Amino acid sequence: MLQLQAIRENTPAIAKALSKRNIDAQPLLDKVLQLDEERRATQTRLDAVLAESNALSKEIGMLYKSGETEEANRLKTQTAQIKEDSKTLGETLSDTSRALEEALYLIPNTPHESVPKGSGSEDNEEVFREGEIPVLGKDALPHWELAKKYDIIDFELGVKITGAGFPVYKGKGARLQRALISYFLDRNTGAGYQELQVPHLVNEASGYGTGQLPDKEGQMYQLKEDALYLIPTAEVPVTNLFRDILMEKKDFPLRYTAYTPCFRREAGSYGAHVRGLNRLHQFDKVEIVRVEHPQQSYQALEGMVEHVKTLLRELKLPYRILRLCGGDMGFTAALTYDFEVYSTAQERWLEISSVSNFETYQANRLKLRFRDEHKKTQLAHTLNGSALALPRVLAGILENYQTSKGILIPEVLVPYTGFDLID
RNA sequence: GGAGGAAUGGCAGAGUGGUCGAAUGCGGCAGUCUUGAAAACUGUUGAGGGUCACACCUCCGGGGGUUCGAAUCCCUCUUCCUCCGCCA
Repeated sequence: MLQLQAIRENTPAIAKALSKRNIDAQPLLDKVLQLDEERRATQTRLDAVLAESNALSKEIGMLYKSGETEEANRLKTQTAQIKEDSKTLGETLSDTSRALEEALYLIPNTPHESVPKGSGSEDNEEVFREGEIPVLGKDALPHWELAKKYDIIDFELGVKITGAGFPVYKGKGARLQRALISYFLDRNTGAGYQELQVPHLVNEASGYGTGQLPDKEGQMYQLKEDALYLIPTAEVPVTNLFRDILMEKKDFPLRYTAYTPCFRREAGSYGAHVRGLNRLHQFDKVEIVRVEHPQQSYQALEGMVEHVKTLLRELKLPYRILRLCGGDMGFTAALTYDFEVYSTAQERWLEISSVSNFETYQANRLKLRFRDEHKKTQLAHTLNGSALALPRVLAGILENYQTSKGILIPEVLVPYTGFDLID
């Protein structure tokens, strides 16, 4: 969440930045400011009452020690009113604090200055494009047809055992998937990201830490008997490793990578756009996460973008990079670059990575701080990106690498698959 | 699943009702010594709220209670450890 102090000191600047998201944040900011004032006023009054109570208790203690029991007992009679006052003020304080926190949760992150204003995907800005789009024959098939033709992904089988959006990968399809995971992890660790294996279920506190809760509760699968959620991305468990941490400046940077399955309810959309691998309820993803000093975070973001570029370059997939506009950017991000692979048979771009800087937005919820050179505690910056999300990369490979003989395997993956053709 | 024990500052670890926000050690920071570094020695060092700055307030796993007063007593939840049982 945004820092209260920043809202207090720079209200107009924050409202202006938020307007890029195509929302009018002024009413929310006003509410926060009002609750903040109320909270502090109550706190001041409560503090005064507590100070009086503490002084009185101390005095009673000393009187008992010196044997002046009578006087002590007399003072005790004065405490009743104080207790009552502190109780009611304490209740008001916790109510106000909770309301303030809830109001803060409703305000999204302020977009970085480079983020274009806009309401949806049509306002995103293409900043980079690379790779050749292959020319396919007239008989070129979309990936779901190819999957069926070569019997490597079975969507109906997934429907049978679970439901729509839970495909079963078979034979060379399964092997190719595993190859991609290994390849991505190897490339990421080679670039300095430490490999982690993390839980696929997280508790409520973790959901709040990275911002999935409270606003996106409906997008996560939730367990019935335990207060746990299936992770929608490795970002949640990995970033929450650093919840309630006070770092030293020398600990920067922290760089991690993790492969996990991701679970998303994604209710709503139907039709060709969600066909095949385009949108799933369960999919595999290799994620990279960084925790950075505020002064380094944008440099780190560029580094992550460059790294993801090399992956796509090596896979020889045509892709482009978009700088998301305010309206299309996630709730918690300050700046996001989306990577899209061109799916030749479908003739459309598919998002395969999203690389974001959250600045202090997550860190504030996480209480992820570090001690700066003046020994003051400051919030760190968190970043993450997909490197990469598997299903659409797979879709891109299947469609772009299809030939009359079968589907070729990108050269860099052959050592991982052990075969160079799916036929 | 049964029986016990424990949770304290960045870390380790004392503290069983009244100047305890908390000894001590490590770590961090500053200094002395040194050409420099290490070692040694000296000093300093929890977080949050609040204030121009003080004052003041909160925090000893979470929540609740007893008391004029709780790190310390009671209840409850969570987590960890030891022993027994079961099991991949």
